[in-house]
Amino acid sequence: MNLVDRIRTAIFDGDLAPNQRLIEADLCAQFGASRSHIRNALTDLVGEGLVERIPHRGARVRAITLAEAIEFTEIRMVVEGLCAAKAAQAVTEVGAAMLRSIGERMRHHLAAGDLLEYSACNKELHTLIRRISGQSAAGDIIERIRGNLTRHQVRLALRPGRAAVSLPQHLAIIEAICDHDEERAEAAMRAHLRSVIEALKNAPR
Amino acid sequence: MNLVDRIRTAIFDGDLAPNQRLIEADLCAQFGASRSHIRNALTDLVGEGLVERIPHRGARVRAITLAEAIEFTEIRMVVEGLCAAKAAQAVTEVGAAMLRSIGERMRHHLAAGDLLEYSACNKELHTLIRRISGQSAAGDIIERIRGNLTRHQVRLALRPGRAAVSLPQHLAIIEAICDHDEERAEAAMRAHLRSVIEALKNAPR
DNA sequence: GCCCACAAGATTGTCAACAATTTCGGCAAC
DNA sequence: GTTGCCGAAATTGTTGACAATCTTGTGGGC
Repeated sequence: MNLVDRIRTAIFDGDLAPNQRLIEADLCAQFGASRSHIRNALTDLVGEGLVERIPHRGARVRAITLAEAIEFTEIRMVVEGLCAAKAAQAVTEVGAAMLRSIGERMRHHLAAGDLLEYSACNKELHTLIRRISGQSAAGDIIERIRGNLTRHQVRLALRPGRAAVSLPQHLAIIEAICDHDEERAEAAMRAHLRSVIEALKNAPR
Repeated sequence: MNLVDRIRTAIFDGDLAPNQRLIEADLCAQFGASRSHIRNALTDLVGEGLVERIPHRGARVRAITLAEAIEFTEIRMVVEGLCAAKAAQAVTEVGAAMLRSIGERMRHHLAAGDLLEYSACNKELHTLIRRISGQSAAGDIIERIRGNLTRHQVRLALRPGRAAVSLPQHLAIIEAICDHDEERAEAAMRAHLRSVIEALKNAPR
């Protein structure tokens, strides 16, 4: 695992808290790396939007506000909507089978009450749709955005009742794509993410 | 003007051609900067997607294929569509006046045959809409994407007849936003960028 | 007691030398 | 003539020391 990933993980896990100052010398000790490597890793993370840097004043973990999380999810909404539409156009029988299989697993995990597995399938589904769509540029953008959202979204996915709401939405997306119905696929994806946005707005803090 | 901007400009202007190797020592001489500065600037440009880097093999100007340009424009289509919708919701009288003013100038420049000015207004219009929308995250993403498109789009904007096609589209967008009609604004923006995509597809390489 | 100047310490930014890696040309073997 | 290997040159990657900048604490003046 390279240094950038390790620091990113530390941020996600809360080992490096939001707004915490990231002093290069400390990170050297913490991650056992030389200062130049830490430095390069930090500039990478600045590019990803996970870290904020002020010249001569050092870096800190960027705190994402709820408003920003909503903005990012709005962008996800339209971009993933585009991917869903293109996926509906491009999907093959093999792809359709994989989508349906994920749908089945989601249904199963929800019934079993295994929210972590359900959440993993959720991520898998979105990734697969992007892959089927062939929109590789979108993948990069979404991945970049996702980094900024992880903290908010993990909390969301595990909220009681949330999975029960999202399952039918996911199944609708899958069905529309398998039917090669671009418009319905885009609409279903947007409806799904609009519901995520609503849930975010109603989130406790 | 800082180093990153200067190198970026050199790429846009063709002083650094696509696929051209970027040898750090050469850039030092060309831009009168130390190697570490060149190095940092290059990693920034890698983050923007303008430069490609392979470990131990150096950096080169990334060549954007037509297919990629289309993908990026598709993303612009949906993201700027979102911004247009949000702008229609948020626009004030002041904003509406500014939009209409840009529309007037576009009409005027087209009539005068001044395509460069028209193109500048075009950029101004899209930027203003994003600003009115308040979707700051979208701004960052579009700016990042725009870098990858400039070469294709400049060629496009100056194509004879192109401005005549895009003017009514721009005016329709402005009108919908000033009417506070979210749906129509989004649809108009998407139609406009879909037409850009079509033009790209038909572009002579 | 409060505020400002100033110095010491902490931290980031820059540089030049060195190490590691790849590329390229020539030479021998087949 | 072609292929493969070796070494030199070119290029990138890394390091540690030093410079520049910001922060913090201290003391004097009011």
